[in-house]
Amino acid sequence: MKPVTLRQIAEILNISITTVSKALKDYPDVSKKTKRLVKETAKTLNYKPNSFAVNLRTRESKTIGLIIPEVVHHFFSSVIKGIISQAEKNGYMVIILQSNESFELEKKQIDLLLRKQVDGILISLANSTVRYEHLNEVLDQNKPIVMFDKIAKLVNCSKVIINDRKAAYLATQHLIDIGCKRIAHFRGPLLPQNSIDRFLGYKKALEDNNLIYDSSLVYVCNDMSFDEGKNFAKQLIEEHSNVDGLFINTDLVAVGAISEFNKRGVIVPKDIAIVGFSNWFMSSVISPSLTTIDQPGYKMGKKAFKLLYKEIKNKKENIEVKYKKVELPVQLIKRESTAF
Amino acid sequence: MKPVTLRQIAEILNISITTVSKALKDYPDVSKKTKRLVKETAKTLNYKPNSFAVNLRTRESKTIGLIIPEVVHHFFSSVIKGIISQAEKNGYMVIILQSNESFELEKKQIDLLLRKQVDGILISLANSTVRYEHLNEVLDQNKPIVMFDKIAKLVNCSKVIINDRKAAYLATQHLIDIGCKRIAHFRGPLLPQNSIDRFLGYKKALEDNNLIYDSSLVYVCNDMSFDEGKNFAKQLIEEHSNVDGLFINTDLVAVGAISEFNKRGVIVPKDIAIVGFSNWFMSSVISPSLTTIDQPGYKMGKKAFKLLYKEIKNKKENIEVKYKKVELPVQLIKRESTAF
DNA sequence: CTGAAAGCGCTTACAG
DNA sequence: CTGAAAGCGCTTACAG
Repeated sequence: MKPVTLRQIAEILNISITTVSKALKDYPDVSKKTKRLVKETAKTLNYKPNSFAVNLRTRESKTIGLIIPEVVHHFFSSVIKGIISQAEKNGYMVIILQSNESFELEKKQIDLLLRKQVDGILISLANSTVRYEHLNEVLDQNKPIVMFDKIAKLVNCSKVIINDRKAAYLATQHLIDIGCKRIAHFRGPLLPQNSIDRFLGYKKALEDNNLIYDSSLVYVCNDMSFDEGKNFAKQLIEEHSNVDGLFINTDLVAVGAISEFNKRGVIVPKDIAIVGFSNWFMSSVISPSLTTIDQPGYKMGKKAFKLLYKEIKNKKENIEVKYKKVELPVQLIKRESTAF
Repeated sequence: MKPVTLRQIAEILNISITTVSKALKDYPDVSKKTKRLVKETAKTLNYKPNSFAVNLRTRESKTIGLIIPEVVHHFFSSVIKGIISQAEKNGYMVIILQSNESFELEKKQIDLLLRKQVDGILISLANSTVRYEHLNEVLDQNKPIVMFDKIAKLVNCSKVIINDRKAAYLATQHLIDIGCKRIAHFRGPLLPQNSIDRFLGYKKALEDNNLIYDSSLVYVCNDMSFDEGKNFAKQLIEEHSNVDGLFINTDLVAVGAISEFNKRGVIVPKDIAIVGFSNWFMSSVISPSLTTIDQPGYKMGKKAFKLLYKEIKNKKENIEVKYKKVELPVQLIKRESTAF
C-alpha cells in the first residue's frame, strides 16, 4: 500500500495540490467548505505528510541528536527520560547515540548527526574527549548545541551542570560536622572535570576547617566500579586504620566499599562514616543506607532540552542567541551511613 | 554558513551536478580524474549530503523508531543499549520514545513514527495496551515492526522474548529442590502476558511436584515497587508464618521484601528462601544477595534489531519476509537468598 | 565518459 | 478564494 500524497487528495477532489496543502494547514485564504472536504478526505485516506519532503522544504527536521557516554546508568537514563519527555511536549524527537566514553566515536557521531540534519545537539562528553574541533564544527554550522554534566569549559555554548565543587564541599562538610577528623576520598579518573571538581571541593572543605589534607588518603578510581570500591576499601583499612570518614566520587563505588566494610566487620558509620555521590536508587536500599548527594538527572535533561529548544527557535526567528550556563541545585540526602 | 550542496561543487569544477553525484558515489562510468577532483573539493568544502533530499529520493531514512514503556529501568536501558549499538553497526539511527505504560501515548507515538517515515519500528508494549489497531496499521503500511519482551501474541510479526513460563518454572523448581514446601508468589499486575506466564510457571512447578497450589499465597503487585515488596513481605509473615519459599516477579520488589524481612528478623534464606526475576545489578550487592533469573536485555536488543534489519532489507529486495519468534535462553543465578 | 531532464512530495510567493 | 509555478537537494534512467 503506497502512502497517500497531496496529489491524490487533489485529484479525488478535483482541486489543486496547492489548495489541498493550504487547507490542511488552515490557511485563512481557503474556503470553509474546501477545508472541510479536504480534511475529511485526508482523514478517510489516512493521509500522513511525508516528513522528508516537509523537512526538505522547511529546512528543519523537528529532531535533535543526543550523545551520551553510557545508556545503562541510572543518572544518564534519568537525563534521557527528562530530555525525551520535554522534547515530546514540544513536538521534537530524539535520536540517541552512545559514545562509550570514546572520543573517536563521539567525533563520528557528531558528524552523523550533522549529516542527519538534526535541528540541534545535546551532549555529555566522553571522559577521553580532550579536543573540541568536532564541537566547534557544530557551532560553525550555526547549529545549536547544549552540553550537560560533562562539559568543556572552553567551548562557547550553553551548558547545564551542577556545581560539583560545591556539592563535594557540602558532602565533606557534613562528615566534618558529625565529628570526622581524618577523612579519605575515593576520587574519579584524573580527566573529566567533574572528578577534579569533586576532589577540589573535598580538599577545600578540609582546609576551611583546619584539617590537614593528606594526599595518601586520596585513591583514584579508574573504572568507577563496585569492585573498585571493594578493593580500595580493603586497601584503606590496611593502610590507614585511623580514618573515620570517607567521601566517595560516586554511589556505585560507595556501595562496593560499604559491602567490603560490612564483610570485614568495619562498622559504618561508627568506625567510618561515608558519603557518596549521585543518589542512585540502590543507595537508599542497601544496609546501612548511604548518605549521598542527589544529582538531578531528570531535571538536567529537561533543562538542557529547554535551552536547546529556545536556541533553535531564536535562530529561526533571527533573534540573537545568548549562551547560558545553568547550575542546578543539589541536595545532601542524609541516611544511615553518617547517622550516629 | 550555508551548507554546501552538489550544485556548488559542480559550479566550482564546471561540471554537471549529475557527474558530481555519481563521482561521490563511485559510479563506474565516471573518470578517475573527475572522481579525484570531485572528492577533493567535497572534502575541502566539508560537503555533507542533505539527508532529507536523499531520503526523499531513496525513500528510506536509515532511521528506526523504538517505543519502550520506561527508560529509567535496568532491563530496558540494557535493551536500548543493545539496539543502538547494533543499529550503529548497520548505519542506522534510533529515535526513542517512551510510552510510560500508556496505551494512548503508545498509539500516538506509533503515528508520529509513521509520519517520520522511519524504516521500521521496535516496540515493547505498555501494560495497558489491550487493542492492537495501531500495530496493525504499521503492518498495513507494509512497514516492518518487531516486538520484544512485552508482546501481543495476536499480532502477526516477528518477536523476541524469553520464555517467562519456563523461567518461572525454573525459579520455583529451584526453591523446591532446596527443600521448600510452602512457596508464596508475589506476581505482577493482571494484565501483561509476562506476569501471567510467570504466575503459570510457578503454579505448574508446584503441581508437577505434588505441592498444593494455594491462591492465598499469591499476592498481586500493581506498581512493582520497592515499597510494595516491603508491604507484601510484612503481610505475608502476618498471614502465613509457615511459608518457607517465595518467588517474586521482579528483583526490585524482591529487594524490598528482603529489606523488610531483614528488618523484622526473618532470616533469608533460613526462614524463607527467595528467588527474584531480572538480575538487576542491585541484586548481586544487597545482603543477602538475591538468587534470580537473568533476563538478557542487551542480547534481546541486539536480536530485535537484527530481525528488523533483515526484514527491512528483504522488503527492499522484494524477498518474502518470514516472521520469526525468537526465544532467548535464560539462566538461574544462584546466590545467598537460596543458599543454606 | 558526461550531462540534461524528470521526479521524489511538499511549501509558498505570486498572479488572477 | 484558487491554482500554476518554482524550488528544496538529491538520484537515476536515458541520450549522446
